[in-house]
Amino acid sequence: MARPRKPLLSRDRIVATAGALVDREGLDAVSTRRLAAELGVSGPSLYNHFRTKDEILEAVADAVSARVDLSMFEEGDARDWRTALHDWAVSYRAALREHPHIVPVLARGPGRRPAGLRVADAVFGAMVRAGWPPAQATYIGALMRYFVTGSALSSFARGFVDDEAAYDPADYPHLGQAHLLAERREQVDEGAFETGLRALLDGLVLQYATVRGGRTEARGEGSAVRGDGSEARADGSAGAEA
Amino acid sequence: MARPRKPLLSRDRIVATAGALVDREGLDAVSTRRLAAELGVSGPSLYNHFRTKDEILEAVADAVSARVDLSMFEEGDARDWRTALHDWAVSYRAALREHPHIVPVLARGPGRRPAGLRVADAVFGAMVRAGWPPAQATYIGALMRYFVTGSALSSFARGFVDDEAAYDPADYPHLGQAHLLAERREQVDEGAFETGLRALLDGLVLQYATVRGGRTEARGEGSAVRGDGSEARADGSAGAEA
DNA sequence: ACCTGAACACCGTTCAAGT
DNA sequence: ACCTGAACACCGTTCAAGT
Repeated sequence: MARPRKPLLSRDRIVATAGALVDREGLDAVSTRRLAAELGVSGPSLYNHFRTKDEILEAVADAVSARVDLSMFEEGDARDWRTALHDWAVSYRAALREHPHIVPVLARGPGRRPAGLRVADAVFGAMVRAGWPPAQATYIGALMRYFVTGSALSSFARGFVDDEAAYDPADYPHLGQAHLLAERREQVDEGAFETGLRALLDGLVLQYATVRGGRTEARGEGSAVRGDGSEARADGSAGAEA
Repeated sequence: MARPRKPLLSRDRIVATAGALVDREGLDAVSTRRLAAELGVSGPSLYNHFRTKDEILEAVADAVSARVDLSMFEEGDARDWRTALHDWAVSYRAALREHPHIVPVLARGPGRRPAGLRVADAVFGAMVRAGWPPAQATYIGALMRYFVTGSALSSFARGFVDDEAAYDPADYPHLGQAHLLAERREQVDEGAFETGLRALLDGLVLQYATVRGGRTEARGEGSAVRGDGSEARADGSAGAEA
């Protein structure tokens, strides 16, 4: 066989198939041999397109980040920063919940994923435009990510799908009971997410008032504040990811 | 050799050695063969004490949970619920940061770890005692965990230690520069955690006022509220972990 | 350039055999 | 009861060989 006249593989096809496999059977189901078999090639073929298996998973994770709605952060959008942040968090979480098995990859990785960086940049830019000092804008991007990925991760961990194998049928003889448990869990996750998001945003509104109120008093230190902000910006762009 | 007169292994010794190995070289360094070698036995010996490798890692994770300070939730403690929640979150995060490599295990696992359950129960109990309705108390335990584990996970992901191998010396010829980057990242993590925690607690104080204010009006629905609460309690105890 | 089979150095786990 | 070596069915990745 050797080399076909038309390439059998492409990065996109590999990522799409890997993503489907992750969604269907979880992270552990993705081995290079298994993935290759599903693509109709032999294992080592993948290494013509990606340097490592991890790079493939990173690409799958980035594809999820790319599906997060960012329209609320665009210049023309009329939503105030609180509403924008809220809507984004909801969209962000929804994207993660649609692909729960890849969340661990998304939550860990250093910020080399282009879509992840795009998310961080959008949040940062919108917050600065809304009047937040750059350092605080960086913090907001990070802390929102903590909360959303944290909730998506816990959610996944406690979801029924993943626990199915762990539930000994001897302890849970009724399938219905397990399903009920799962629904209850989702209720808790939903309630906790909504409660936490509201609290977070309410709290930020309070801090915003303080920061803006103090701005006129601290006029004399404007350049120092700006210097701080630039540093924070460089960091937020280079290090933050979503 | 076969069986020695005195057992070579014990669960405690396995967990301690595994924990040290995780801290030293990360999660991937823990293979049953490697761990066994470090304990002076052969790989399969471990299976006399644990059913799977994952059980060992869960035990390592639980040992970290056991180090989280819970004294602020004790009946006699004078701290108000907001302060208790704050102090707990700080202690919780500190424990995770001391063992960053195990955080992914801690963040994912279903709530079968005794120390994790103890944490969830302590938070829940204290919040109910402080006057929160049981359903809200469950949410608070969950959302705080989202935030703390999320921050510990991101922190770890962006930490210098783990990235060291990824930093090509060709791109970062000065070791000092990489160190600077790491320090900057920790600054962001620290600021984001503090900002987010404050916002979260401020927001919860607002909600507490609403909930308490509304309580007198909704007196007639007291039993319904209690019914809701019991359900949430059952769920919070069975499903929540930390 | 892109795919292959063979090979290397690993895995987690099972199991019969030993004492 | 608790440890062993051998074995099974896998891994991720490298590499020379093919076209």
